[in-house]
Amino acid sequence: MIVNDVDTHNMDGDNEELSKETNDVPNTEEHRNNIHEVEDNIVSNEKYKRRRKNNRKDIKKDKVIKQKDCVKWTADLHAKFMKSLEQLGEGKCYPKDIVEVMDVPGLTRMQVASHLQKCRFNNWRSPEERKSSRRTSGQESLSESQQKSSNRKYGTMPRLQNNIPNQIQRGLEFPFSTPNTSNTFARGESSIQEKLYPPQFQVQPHYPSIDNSLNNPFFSVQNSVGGVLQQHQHRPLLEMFRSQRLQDPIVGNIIHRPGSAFNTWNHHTQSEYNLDLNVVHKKTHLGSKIMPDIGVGNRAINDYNLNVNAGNTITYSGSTTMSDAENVTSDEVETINANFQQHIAEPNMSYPSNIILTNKSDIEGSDSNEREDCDGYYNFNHMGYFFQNIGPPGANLPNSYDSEFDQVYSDD
DNA sequence: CGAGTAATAT
DNA sequence: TATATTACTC
Repeated sequence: MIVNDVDTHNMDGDNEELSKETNDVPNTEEHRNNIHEVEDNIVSNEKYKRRRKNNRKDIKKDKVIKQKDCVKWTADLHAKFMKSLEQLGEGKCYPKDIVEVMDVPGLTRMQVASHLQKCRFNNWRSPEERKSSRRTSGQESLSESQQKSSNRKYGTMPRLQNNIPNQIQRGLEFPFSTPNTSNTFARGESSIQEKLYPPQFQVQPHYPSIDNSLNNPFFSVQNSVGGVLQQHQHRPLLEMFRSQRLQDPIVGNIIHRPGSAFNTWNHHTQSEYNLDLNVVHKKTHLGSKIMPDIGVGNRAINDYNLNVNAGNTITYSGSTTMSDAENVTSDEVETINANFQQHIAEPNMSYPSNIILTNKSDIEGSDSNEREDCDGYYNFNHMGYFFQNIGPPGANLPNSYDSEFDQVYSDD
């Protein structure tokens, strides 16, 4: 179960041995891991201060350096956070509101704000994930800045939305949109964004990275079986999806992982997706494995028809290897245009307006994926994935559901 | 001013 | 690094 309390232990706080290492930020992973205890564990500020004080007598009582208590954003806590966002719905995802909804003792607005900020950029990773993933920090120069400016999520102040280049920039600020568009940005913004960003897919290249879906409540992992993606559903609202950021070649390799488990709150429903792929010029040299998850987080959308057009897709997958992304080679998916039409079955369903297709490879050792917010996030390792699940190249795509698929793979 | 966010500090 | 704090805007 999820706990309601903040795990606000201070970095060294929980540890019996106070920072012997340093007086300030012993906030190391190890440390964290050690203190990874339960969620209910709250260490009060006072205690913390006291401890510190004892430890270092020269500290002023009310000053206490500067990080008072740190909230450890555990997966559960984060989940709760996310849930709050969801609950709040459009226009209300502001720290203050979030705090209220979360109703976690000790959790402050600023803390939430900080977390929110982090999440906006998709930079947050759950502790669990942190453990497993090693670094990857490599390159992220160019796109980074873009991303920053472009990734807004949750309710944010709409203020400068001036020149939004185009959809690439990103989708709605608030991922949950309603069909009506009254989407509100309660704080006075207009819903122009919706207009600006009609439903569409986007594909972006990115570098190999580990999929975070498991740890990220944003995502619901889903399985894909024969072209049908199963999603976990939570609410009628479209949830936020994230995409990974990428930049270069997509390295691919694939495998599919049948269900993964995570989700703190998952109830799901299965929706059907129809994918129509049109792949032109595709070459695939496939190596092998690794499992990506396809993450589509989303809910309540019942039917999507996806038309995916991938042009010029070349995929070379190396063998996977972990930790070395280099030997995996270039996959380039130059373009994937996906058009998708959705059928909104229910009135209050929201629809995705911005979906990102990406592929990712799961290479151990690399993680750093940043995801960007989008309404839909599809993580394909590479086109092979499609073919595997949807149909082999050259084969007809399964059309089991009512829609007709436009086409089928034309290979060169 | 309070609140939200970007940027920065720790 | 993750989170807290600051500085700024609105």
